Amino acid sequence: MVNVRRERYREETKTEAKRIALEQLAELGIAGISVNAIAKRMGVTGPALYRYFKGRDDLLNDLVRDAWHDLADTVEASVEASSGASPPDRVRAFAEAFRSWAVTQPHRYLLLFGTPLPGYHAPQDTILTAHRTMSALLGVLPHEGSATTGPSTLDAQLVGWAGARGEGDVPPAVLLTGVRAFTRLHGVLSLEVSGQFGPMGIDPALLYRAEVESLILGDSGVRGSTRLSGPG
Amino acid sequence: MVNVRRERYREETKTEAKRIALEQLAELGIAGISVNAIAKRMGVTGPALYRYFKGRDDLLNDLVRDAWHDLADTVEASVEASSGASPPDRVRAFAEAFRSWAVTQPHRYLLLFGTPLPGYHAPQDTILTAHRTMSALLGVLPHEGSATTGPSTLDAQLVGWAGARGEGDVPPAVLLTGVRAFTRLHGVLSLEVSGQFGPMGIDPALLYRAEVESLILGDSGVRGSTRLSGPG
DNA sequence: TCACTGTTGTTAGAAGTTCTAACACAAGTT
DNA sequence: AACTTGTGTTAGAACTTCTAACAACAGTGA
Repeated sequence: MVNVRRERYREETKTEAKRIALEQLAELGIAGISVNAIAKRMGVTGPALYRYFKGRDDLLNDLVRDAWHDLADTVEASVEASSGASPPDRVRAFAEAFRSWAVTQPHRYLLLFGTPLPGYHAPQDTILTAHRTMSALLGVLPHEGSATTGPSTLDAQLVGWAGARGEGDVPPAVLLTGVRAFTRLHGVLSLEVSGQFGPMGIDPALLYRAEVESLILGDSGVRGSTRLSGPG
Repeated sequence: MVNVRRERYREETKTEAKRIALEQLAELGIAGISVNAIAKRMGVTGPALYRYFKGRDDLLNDLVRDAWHDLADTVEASVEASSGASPPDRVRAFAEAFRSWAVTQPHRYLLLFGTPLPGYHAPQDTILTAHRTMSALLGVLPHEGSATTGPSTLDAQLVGWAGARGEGDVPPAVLLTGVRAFTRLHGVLSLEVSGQFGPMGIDPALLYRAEVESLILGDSGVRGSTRLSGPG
C-alpha cells in the first residue's frame, strides 16, 4: 500500500488551504491571497505550505483549475436538468445557471475572466475544462436548419476549434451562434461583477435577461424600433 | 507668483512616474507596479515618490483616471471625425476606435474593466469620465422612431441614469440599445484581451466585426439560419 | 545679505511578503 | 532496528509598502 493515509492527509491539507485562499480572495481580492497568512490561519508556519504548493502561483493555478471545473459542473447540471425542455428554455436554463454561478461568487468569476497574470498560459487540461462550459451551451442550441454558409475565415477557424476537441459535427453556424451567445452573456456579467453598473443605478439582472431574450428571439422587435440600420 | 516652476516640475515628475508605471503594467501586470522600482528607474530612492503619491493605490488611481480620459478622448475623436457619415458607419467608427484602443494596450483596458480592487469605489469624476465613452456611443445612434415602450423597470433605471447626467432627452429604447451595444462589444474585447481566444485559434477581430455588423443589421439573416427561436 | 518657510530628497527602520536552506522529527517500509 | 520519505520547524535573503527623522535645497520677505 502506497501511503494512502498520507495521501489523504495531503489532499485534506491542500483542500483546507484552498478553502482559506478562497475566503481571502473574496475578502481582499486576488492580491490578498497570502501563503503566509493561509498557513498562519491553519496553525502552521509559512514555509510549511511550500510542501503542498510550489509557490503562490501554483496555489492560484489550483484555484483557477477548481473554478473552471466547478463552473462546468454547474452549467452541465443545469443543462441536463432541462433536457426535456424546449431549446429556448434550455438556453434560459444555461444562462441562469451561468449568471447565478458568477454573481454568487464574483471574485471567482474574475479569477477566470478578469485580469490574467502576464505571461500566463493555461495548461491544456484547464483549457479543456473551460471548453466544457462552452460545450454545454452548444449542446442546447438547435442544430437543424443550419445552412452551410460560405467558407469564411471565421467559419474555418470555428470548425478547426471544434474539430480539435471532437465536436467536428457541429455546423459552423451553430458554433458561431454559441460563441457569440457566450460573449454577450459574458459582456453583461463581466461588467456586473466588476461593479460597472453600480454607479449607473441599473439592475444587471434585468439587462442580462433582456440580452438572453434577445438572444432567443433575435434582435428586431424585442424592444423598441431603434435599429441601427435606419436610413443613412 | 505661486511656485509655478515647482508646480511644473512636480507635474513632470508625476508624469514620468506614471509613464514608467505603465511600462511595468504592460510587462508585469498590475501586481508588477512597484513604487520602489519606479523610483529606482527614475534615479531616486523609494520613499521620494511618496512626496508625489500618497501610496501605491493613489498611483494606480491616477492610472485609472488617465486611462478613462484617454479612452474617452479616443472614441470621441473618432465619433467626431465621422460626423458626416451614416449611423451604421459611425457605429463602425466607434467600434473600431474602441477596439483599437483596447487591443493596442490590453493591460490598460484590463485596468479599467478587469479585476477591480476590493472595496474600491471610483470617485465621482472618474465615473463621469467613464460615461463620456458611453455618451459618444449614444451620440451616433439614431434617435428617431424610438417607440415609447411600456414603462418597464429597466427603462425607468435607464432614464434615471441618463437624466442624472443631463441626457434626459435620449429615449429609453436608445439608451438600452446603447448599453447593450456596449456590453456586447466589451464581451468580445474582454475575452480577447484576457487571452481566452488564444487557445481557441479564433481571430477575435473577425468575431468582433461580426458582432458589430449584427449590431447594425440586426440578428436575423446576418449569418446562418440557426435561430434559437426554432419550434419547440 | 540674512533668515525663514516649504519642498524635495536622503537614510533608518518597522512590518509585511515570497521563497530557499538547513535541520528535527515522525511515520511508513524493508 | 535501520532506512527512507514526508512534514514541520527556524533562519535568513531579497523583496515590498510606508513612516519617521533629518539634510539640503529653492523661493520669499526683511
